[in-house]
Amino acid sequence: MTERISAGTLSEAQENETVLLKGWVHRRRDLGELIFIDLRDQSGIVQLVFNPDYSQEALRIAETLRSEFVIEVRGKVIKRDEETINPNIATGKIEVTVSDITIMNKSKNLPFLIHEAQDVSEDLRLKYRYLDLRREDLQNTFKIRHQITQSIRNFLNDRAFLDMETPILTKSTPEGARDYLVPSRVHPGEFYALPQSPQLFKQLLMMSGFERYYQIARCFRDEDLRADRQPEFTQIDIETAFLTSDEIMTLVEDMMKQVMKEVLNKEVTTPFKRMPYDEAMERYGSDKPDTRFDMELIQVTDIVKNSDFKVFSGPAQSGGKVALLNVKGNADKFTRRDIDGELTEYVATYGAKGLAWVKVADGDMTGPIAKFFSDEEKAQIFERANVEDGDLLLFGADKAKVVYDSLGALRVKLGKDLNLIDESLFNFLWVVDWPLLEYDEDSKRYVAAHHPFTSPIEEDMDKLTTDPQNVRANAYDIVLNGFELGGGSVRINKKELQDDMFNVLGFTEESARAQFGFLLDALEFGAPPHGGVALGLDRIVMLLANKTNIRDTILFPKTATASDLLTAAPSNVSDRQLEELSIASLVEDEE
RNA sequence: GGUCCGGUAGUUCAGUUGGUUAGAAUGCCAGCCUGUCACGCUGGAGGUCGCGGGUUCGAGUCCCGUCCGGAUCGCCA
Repeated sequence: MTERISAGTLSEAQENETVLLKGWVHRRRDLGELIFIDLRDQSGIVQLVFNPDYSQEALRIAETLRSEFVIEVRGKVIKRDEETINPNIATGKIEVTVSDITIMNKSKNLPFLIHEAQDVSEDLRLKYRYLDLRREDLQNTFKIRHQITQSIRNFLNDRAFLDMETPILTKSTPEGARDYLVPSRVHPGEFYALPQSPQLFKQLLMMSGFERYYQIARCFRDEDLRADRQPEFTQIDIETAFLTSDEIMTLVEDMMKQVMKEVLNKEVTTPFKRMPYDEAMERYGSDKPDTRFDMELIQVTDIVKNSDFKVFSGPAQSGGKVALLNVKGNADKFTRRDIDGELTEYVATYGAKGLAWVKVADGDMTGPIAKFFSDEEKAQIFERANVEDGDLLLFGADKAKVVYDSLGALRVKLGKDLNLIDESLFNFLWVVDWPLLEYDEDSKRYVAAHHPFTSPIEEDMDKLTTDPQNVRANAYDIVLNGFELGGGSVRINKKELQDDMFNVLGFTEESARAQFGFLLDALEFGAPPHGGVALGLDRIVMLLANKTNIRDTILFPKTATASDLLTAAPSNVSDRQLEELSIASLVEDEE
């Protein structure tokens, strides 16, 4: 009895051997008294030949084969003649002449073709996800995903990290993202929450004496979806005791360097560039800059402070910002209609009230607002923005947030539209020196920019209670090609500091105790200095597999409205189930 | 919660100013075909134009509502 062989592994080495293959009918080419079948299994594809000279009986069965039938064949590996070699497939130098065939299962006609290069609509793909996953593209993506996780596991295992599991049914906390809640049957009216991240548990593990923890952890956030955001996602979660932020960043750099080498055979240079948050905002208008192309924001607030153009001098004099993008050499590519239409509408989504612009020709500005600039202002702008004839200058003038959000997004859009981005690059970057706190206008209080367990940097420590706005966090985000891959921080490990932090965030002592009492207690029993990082695995896969969408990196993803089209979740449950959970009825929607 | 794009044959799409019997490619079915590899050739079947309502002599096309998919702003400590 011959052992089954994987189709994709066959080569000239097996010439004249009789082999047993099992797999799916990928394609059929029926020439009458000669039939070719592409047999597919997880390893790849090989061509089967059904020839009456070899087996009349097998040929008759082959006539009945259709796409995606599951078959078992026995045949001889034959080296192909020179003129019949197929260079497009790995096994193209050989084929298998079939002597025996068994149909193990039939298939109905499929809702879409497995071998079709054409895109199929998202809802159909998700409804029949198990068929979608048979396609080569997704097969490859999930092989890459596996390689990435294996490389990371190997890296961390080699450095004495322990792979540890933390609870999925945990405590709900009102800070941060909305929780997915799970009703408790045993405690009527009470709820568990699914973890937004294992944050507190991994910190507790440091206090438990496990100095190096990692977990490839599923996390849940009940927030709206995006192309790069799913409600259920996977994070590479790492925590260490006694390491400084520099040591943690170095660890992550070495890890990503290994992943890039092992998965894509790409060399990346370490250490990665480190950029303060303020610099990222000023130069790129983003806390996750795509540094694969230039066209940085040029700050001109000081130059236009006393301009006759109120649209500029207004914000410049009242704490706002004025900045510009120099779209070099592309003035001709944009008509007035393009700028006042498409581009202006684009920045409007970020709150910009307009998009001022000038074109540059004959060493001077042209366009509707050119007349507002004095000669001196022109000269200063030209020098600072390195302006030449043929350039298009796009201005933003507003509150700093609006200017940065709109021009930062516009920069990325133009980078894509004008093909300024070298797609072969993988630009890793650390964004550091984050503000610890942000003032939230809605709730009129400070909220943690990262999370409330993040430590301030040493030199800002004394400002926490006196000048919280200007305290920098000992935190770092890792960015790849304009995507936030993850972030981390050194955590607070002193009870007194954590108390101060909760206090600044507006927690009463009682509410801090009620929600985080277990952490505050643990901090008092010899909690070591500790810190860590969490990286979004799905996004890493997306970027390394060259996908534009995180759904393509998750086996069974949800739609934009958080539905699973395959299983039709979420769904109603029976009254009996609700009764057991002491849930009386659904809340009526008033509006 | 908002904005924008889309929904027409199994699939991917076209469908002009509202006007005859809604088309193409591909897939599917049948026949022919011994070197194909996106096989080829001939023929055939295949439509609740997402759903509901409205305007009109007449709606795939216009209007209102609604459902579904996608992008995005808010949101995502």
